[in-house]
Formats: sequence, C-alpha cells, structure tokens
Amino acid sequence: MVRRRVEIKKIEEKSRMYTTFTKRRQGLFKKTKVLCTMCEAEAAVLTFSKAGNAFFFGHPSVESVVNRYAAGPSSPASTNTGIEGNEHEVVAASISEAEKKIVELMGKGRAAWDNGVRNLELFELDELESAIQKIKSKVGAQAAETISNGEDQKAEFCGTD
Amino acid sequence: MVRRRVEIKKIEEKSRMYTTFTKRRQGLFKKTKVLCTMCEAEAAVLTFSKAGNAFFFGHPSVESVVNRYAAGPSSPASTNTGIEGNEHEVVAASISEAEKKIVELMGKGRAAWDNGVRNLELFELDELESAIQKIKSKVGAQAAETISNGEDQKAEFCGTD
DNA sequence: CGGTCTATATATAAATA
DNA sequence: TTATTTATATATAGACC
Repeated sequence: MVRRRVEIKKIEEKSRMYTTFTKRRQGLFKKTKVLCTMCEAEAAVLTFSKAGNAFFFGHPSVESVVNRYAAGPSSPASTNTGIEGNEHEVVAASISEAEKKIVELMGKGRAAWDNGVRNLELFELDELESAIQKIKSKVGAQAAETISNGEDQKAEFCGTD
Repeated sequence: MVRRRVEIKKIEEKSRMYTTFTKRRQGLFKKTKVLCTMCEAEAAVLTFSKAGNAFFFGHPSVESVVNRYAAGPSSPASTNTGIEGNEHEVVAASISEAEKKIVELMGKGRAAWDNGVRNLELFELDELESAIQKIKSKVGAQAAETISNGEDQKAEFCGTD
C-alpha cells in the first residue's frame, strides 16, 4: 500500500524486483501510449529486464520509430525540423557562470576534447562536478526530488541520450 | 490544477499539446530511469513530437539498447559485462564508459559544443554528473570542496554505480 | 521550452489469491 | 507471473513567468 516512500535504488530482493519491473514497465507503456495519443507523437520504449527478457512498445510501431531513430542523427532537442520555428534553447541563458566554468574545463581547447576527460586533473573534475550541480539546481532542482535529502542513494540514473 | 479528469485523446490546441508533450516526455524519461535503477534493467525511450523534434533517453545508453533490440528479439541478456578478472581492465572499462557518456552528452557532435551545455536537459545533466562522479571515484580520490564560492549549493547526487 | 504552484488524477508497493 | 485491493507517493493540467 505504499505506506512509505520507496527508495529509488536497486531492489535487492529478486521477487520484489521482478514485480516492480513488470508493473513499472506496464505503466511506462501506458504512459507512452497516452503521450502519443494526446500529442500525436511517435514513440517507442524498449526494455530488457535483468533476466534478459525483452519487452517493447511502439506507436505507430516499434519498428517504425526505431527506424526513424536510426535514420537521423540522434541529437535530443536538436533534431530540429524547424517546423515550429526556433524552439530549443532549453536551458538557455539561465546558466552563465557555471556554464563558463564547464566550457573552460571541458573545453580546454576543443583539441583536447578528443582525449576525453582523461586529461583533467582531479581537482578539475571536482570543479566540473560542482559546476554541473550548480546548473542543475538552477535548471530545475525540483526535478530531482532527492535534493533536500542528499543522503542515501535515492537518486536516479540518467540515461544517455 | 487538474480539476477534472483529462480526456485521453488528441489535444487540439497546439500550445497545450506541446506543453503536454514536454511534461509527459520528461515524466516518461524519469520513470524509465527509475525503472532501470530499481530493477537493473536496460531501457530506451525514443520520442518524436508532432513537429518532428526528437528526444531520446536510454540506460545505459540509447544506442546500446537500440542495438540490443536490433540484435534480435531473442537476444540473450548480455548483462554480465566486465567479468574480466583483471581489475585494471575493469576500471579502465568503467572509465571509458563514463567517458563515453560525457562525450555523448557534451559532444553531441563538436558542433554543438559551441553552445555549451545549453542544450542539455536536466536528465542529461544528471547523467553527466554521474559520469563525472564515476570517473572521480575510479581515478581514486574523493571530492573535496566545491568551487570556491559555494553559495547556493543544494546539489543532489546521482550514484551511477 | 523550462520553471513554479496546487488541486487532483494516476501510478504503484505490499499483501494476498 | 498476473490480478485485486487500497493507502500513499507521484505525476501533471492549467495559469503564469
């Protein structure tokens, strides 16, 4: 009965984990369907349980969406078809200083970029991390419901693009 | 304020439709992330707004999940990675992975780099942060303090692994 | 587009069949 | 694994910035 808040972290008990996987996967599919219905959007959800079982959902179909993904460059909020004019500047100017810091650290001349972050010193990684945290709090602290209680690992995980 | 139940059908007003698309898409990404975190699952969500803008999310990465899907419905879980037995290799692999994420997120094609992190969304920032933390821990050191002027630092931590 | 706020609609954890 | 129940945790519509 959800009498308490469930921590967002790995579930150790297998039985619970599978139950949760099934329920949440179904919920995910359902929400995806609603999104597509209400917004005339196309979407696909591909899932693989820890056990390796695969479950897919797609509208109009998994295949069409995946193909569409494969077709174009996958840059989030960037696949600008320009149909609606300029609409992505996302975070935009709300970040400033921290952003500069990141650019400064990661930038190090785009030339160095090719070597990844290997060349960054530890303290620089700290700075980078802090800068990102700062941006996050500005960009939308609420999205991360764990901010206040930065203790245990309730955090989530982000996926990649 | 959701004073009444919203009908699950196509939204006619464009402005409302886009707002809904954005909110629900973010919610979908968030739930996907939670699912992956709690159930050690892999998943990807591919979305295309009516306008044609694309937004993707995936764990461990959109690409890996899509590839797994493409590999075939019977693709056995290749969940167990890095059973190298050699710690160095494992660590190296981990770093590479995190590094790869950073490249994916920040790189987005060096072209996008010029726009800094402006185009990154909260979820992506979370991931970027996680990747950095991962590298830090691997590199072998603990965070020190934040950037000099730690003013409003409420940061939240995302444990990547 | 993203963030904020708030009243409600939904999702869902745990127990049980 | 799926279905049901039900107390709560979350998501989110609509207004506005």
